[in-house]
Amino acid sequence: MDYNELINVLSNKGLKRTPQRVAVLEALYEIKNHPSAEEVRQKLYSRYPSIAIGTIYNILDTFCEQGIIKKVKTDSDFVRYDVDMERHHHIYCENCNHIEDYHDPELDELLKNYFEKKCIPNFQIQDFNLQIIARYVKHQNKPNQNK
Amino acid sequence: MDYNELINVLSNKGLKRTPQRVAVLEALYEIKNHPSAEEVRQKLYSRYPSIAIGTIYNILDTFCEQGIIKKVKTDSDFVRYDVDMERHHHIYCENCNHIEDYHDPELDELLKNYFEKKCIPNFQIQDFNLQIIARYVKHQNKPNQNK
DNA sequence: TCCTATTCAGGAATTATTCTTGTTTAATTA
DNA sequence: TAATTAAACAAGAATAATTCCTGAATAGGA
Repeated sequence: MDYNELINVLSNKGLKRTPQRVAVLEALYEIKNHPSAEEVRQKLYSRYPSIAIGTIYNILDTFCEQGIIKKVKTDSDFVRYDVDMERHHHIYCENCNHIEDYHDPELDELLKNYFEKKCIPNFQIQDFNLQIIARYVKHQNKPNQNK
Repeated sequence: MDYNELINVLSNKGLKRTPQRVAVLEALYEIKNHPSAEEVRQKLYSRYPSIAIGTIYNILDTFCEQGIIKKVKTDSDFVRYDVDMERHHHIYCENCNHIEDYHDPELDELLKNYFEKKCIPNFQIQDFNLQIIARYVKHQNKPNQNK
């Protein structure tokens, strides 16, 4: 994603184009794996060593409010963020703290249809999102079923 | 859940029957709504004003390790716990921070079958759980569709 | 270019959680 | 029942993520 695209994201949401915001946004698009605020700061460090961690939190909050990014729910004691705003689900790796995106329109359709039939009393469903807890398994070069 | 049942839960897991553990466990069963450590402390306060918050954290950790309770993933900056160990899902209320349990064996079956057919490369699925983001809607006495 | 609301930097404050240390206690065994 | 000991607890200090505060800088509009 180049500079023009980045500043378009900001201006589309009516946000001032500050160097800090552009840098944070760029870092978010570069880091694929659901970074924390601290990981964003580290990614930024070479380009932008002076940015304050409080500023990063402010910017991430602003981005969340404007629907540019989302918080990812985890068990851990810090917040992680996701730039992928398409509907998708997450695979939580049991062994490590990796969170992998899982896009599956067929599943989305299945769930949508299911909940259209089956209403939940007192609740209007806005969205859903499946957490898949899984174990990462390294495959051989030839795709077969063993560990 | 009476005292004997509570101490059975502990002894089944090989945990010492301390007054603190019994009290925390009782509080967890009384509080239905996915409490934080602090909420457990408040619930306990009348019966057990001297219990240390660190002790509550220790006990909750131990209970998690032993599979008596589970952590609940949220966006917020503190951990919540769940005593319901049956497979179930969570409805996250958009308006407030309420989390409602959602049991639905039919859905579980649907998901199980879906992922049996559709494998995810490099991952062995251990478990899944659906987060339903919803808006709470107060119904009239007669159940109809309006807000 | 000037003006002003917004944003930022730096650091202090807050809050949830963990750690440490000395004391107490539950459960086991004599 | 009493003695023993590993486990658990209380109290408070320490840590770490996040928020708040204040004065300075700046983006974008006039």
